[in-house]
Amino acid sequence: MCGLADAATAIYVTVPLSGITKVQMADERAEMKVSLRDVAKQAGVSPMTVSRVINNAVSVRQETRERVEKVIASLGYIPNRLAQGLISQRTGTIGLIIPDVANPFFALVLRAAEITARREGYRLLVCNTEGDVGLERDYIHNLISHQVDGLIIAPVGDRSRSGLLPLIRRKYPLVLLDRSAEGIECDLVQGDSLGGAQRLVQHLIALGHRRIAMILGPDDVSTTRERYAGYCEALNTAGLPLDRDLIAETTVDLPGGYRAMQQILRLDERPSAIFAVNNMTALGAMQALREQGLSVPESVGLVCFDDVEHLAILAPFMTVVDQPAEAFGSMAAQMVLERIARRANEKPRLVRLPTKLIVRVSCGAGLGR
Amino acid sequence: MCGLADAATAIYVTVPLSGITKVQMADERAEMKVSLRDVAKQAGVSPMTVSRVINNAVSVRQETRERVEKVIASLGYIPNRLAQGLISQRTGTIGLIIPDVANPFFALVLRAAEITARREGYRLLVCNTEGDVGLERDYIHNLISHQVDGLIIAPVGDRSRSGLLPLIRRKYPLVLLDRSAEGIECDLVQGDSLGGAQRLVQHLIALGHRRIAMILGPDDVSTTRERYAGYCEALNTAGLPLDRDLIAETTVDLPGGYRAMQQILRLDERPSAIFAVNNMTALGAMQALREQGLSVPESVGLVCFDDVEHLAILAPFMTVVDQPAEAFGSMAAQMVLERIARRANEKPRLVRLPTKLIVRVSCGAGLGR
DNA sequence: TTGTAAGCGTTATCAC
DNA sequence: GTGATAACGCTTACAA
Repeated sequence: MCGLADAATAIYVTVPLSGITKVQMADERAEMKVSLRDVAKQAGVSPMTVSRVINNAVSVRQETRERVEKVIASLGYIPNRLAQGLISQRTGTIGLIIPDVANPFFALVLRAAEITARREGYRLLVCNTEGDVGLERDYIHNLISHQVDGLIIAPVGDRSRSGLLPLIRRKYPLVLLDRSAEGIECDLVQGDSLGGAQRLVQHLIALGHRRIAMILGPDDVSTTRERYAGYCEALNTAGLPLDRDLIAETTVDLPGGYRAMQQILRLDERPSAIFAVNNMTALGAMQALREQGLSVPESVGLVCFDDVEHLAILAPFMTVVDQPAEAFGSMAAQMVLERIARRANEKPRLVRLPTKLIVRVSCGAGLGR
Repeated sequence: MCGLADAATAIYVTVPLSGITKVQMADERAEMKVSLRDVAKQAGVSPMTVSRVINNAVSVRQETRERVEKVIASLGYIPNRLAQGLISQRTGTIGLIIPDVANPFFALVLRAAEITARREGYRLLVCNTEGDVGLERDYIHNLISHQVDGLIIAPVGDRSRSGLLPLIRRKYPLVLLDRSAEGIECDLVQGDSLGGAQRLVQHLIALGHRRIAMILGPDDVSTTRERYAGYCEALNTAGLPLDRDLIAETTVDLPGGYRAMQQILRLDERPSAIFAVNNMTALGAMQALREQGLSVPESVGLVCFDDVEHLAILAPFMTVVDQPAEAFGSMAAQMVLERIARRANEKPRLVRLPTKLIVRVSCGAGLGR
């Protein structure tokens, strides 16, 4: 079992399926790697002719082409993209670096980007940073060495800068997604964090909430800053004070939200509503509340940025500011493809996608507070 | 905006950021591609010495190594993996083909596989088939041409066979995940579909349900067959009749569940509970129920295979048979890495991971039916 | 410890 | 229409 067993204590049954016979093993040699040269030899033509056939070049006699194609099929020949890429200087691959695929927002981004890329004949090399700047830097290095034709990155934060700088210097086709990185000027697809946060908090205020807490991420992250600014602005406009006690800074993930909520619950004077900087922190917050036997929205209101996919269907519960995740993905893919197509020195573009306030019940709407 | 505009009607603002100056453009030439030869020339050594340095070979004098490393850093040299792969016959890349990244089950699989692969220095090329066998076949072809060192595939179904056959013939390191494909013998990581379904339906029966419908996928999919078998067995053991009217066959996705539910709702004699073959069909079913103004579990019970991540936290609602998605991913990655390490002719292995019945409220437990 | 030559699998270029 | 040759960026094998 060699290392399998300790990987997952969860193994249930391990059964060797029916074995491979000696007869089949004899075939082994026959299925060795076949290269373009092998095809050429078999077909009695030069390698160049085979190359022309697989690239659909016009100047090949129909008869020759058919003969070559027959050999290709019979040998099961598949061109080697490493060799092709080495000479053509393009791999048909785009790197996608995101903090967490299991976050529904990024899962949708990924899917949309993949679909868009595929339409243009590109594939996606996906990397998960888990919010780790060091890993992010490693991945960038890695993807460059793999000669990806372009890069879409949802950076961890401003500290991503040093890792991104080499890409800027090389004028690598690069699109930043969701978050910006201070000092990095390149194409950028963002949501309207400021406006979205503002409307969300305004909504809470309109419902009668006066003490509104915010769970936010590190100041290093642009979306956190913008959403915090929206929060402040909404309070300010309503003439409400900004109470530092009500601000809980944490990491932008589920455990972070959990911890932040615990901190908020320790306050002497608790808030009547909480605005979480994103969906994962809201889930963590929810978990902490549940453990304390507190219910939403009866005990406290809870709203956040980013919808939690699928949840809306099962239990339309959380009031959120939704972002068009799929548009983020397809837009970013499209922009990076355009950069690849004309590697020119065009000015960086900023695309800002709109948010949508979705009022459900978690904010206490309809409770007549 | 050249094609950007029609991509997403959702564009909000598009702003060119501050431009790139002529002075910076002068640098452009300086940042041209640097190769191992360039480093060698700069450092006054042969290409081989540079190669030895980047591969941490022992036989390099410390002084030489440092000199080379300094040049590497100053030139920002990054080795070209295409060239390395072409000669070493390995790319450090594993292909992962799944039907849908946005399905929480596969998102977790992906993340776990990625983490496991990274620990061993491998990267993941991720492909989404959207349940399309044709696309799946294309992707397999594609990944082979990219010279991936191994492949993890959650096949669409039995019809994936012809696409998988070439891999078997080449003895490509291959692990099938979640679903098997008829006639394909290779490593396989599966859940206990039969047992899980059986326990789930037994639970419904214990709660007093007598008319239990099932939403299932095409007969082509192994998990569907096994879960259906579990359903039949549970009914049989309890002495309940198997009513063909209560079986709705559909596609294994959200729209599929939606359609199947509509079909079930048209029955003269409706079931008191429904077993959906997976989480996505359950979500679709839920949507259809909601549109009809029917509530779960009051109007009808609804249970399914696969937990819906995050949902349990927000609203512990759906009774499910949960599968350890992360174990699926890390196990599959580990198995394919082992195949890569020793490309030997080992017999195919079957790993079956256990399921867990999680009773919540959607089944009508506690309603005193 | 370091260097030389050949070649991985493909294509650009220029002949024929 | 087709082929010979060099080259993409690197490493293996051998020599010095």
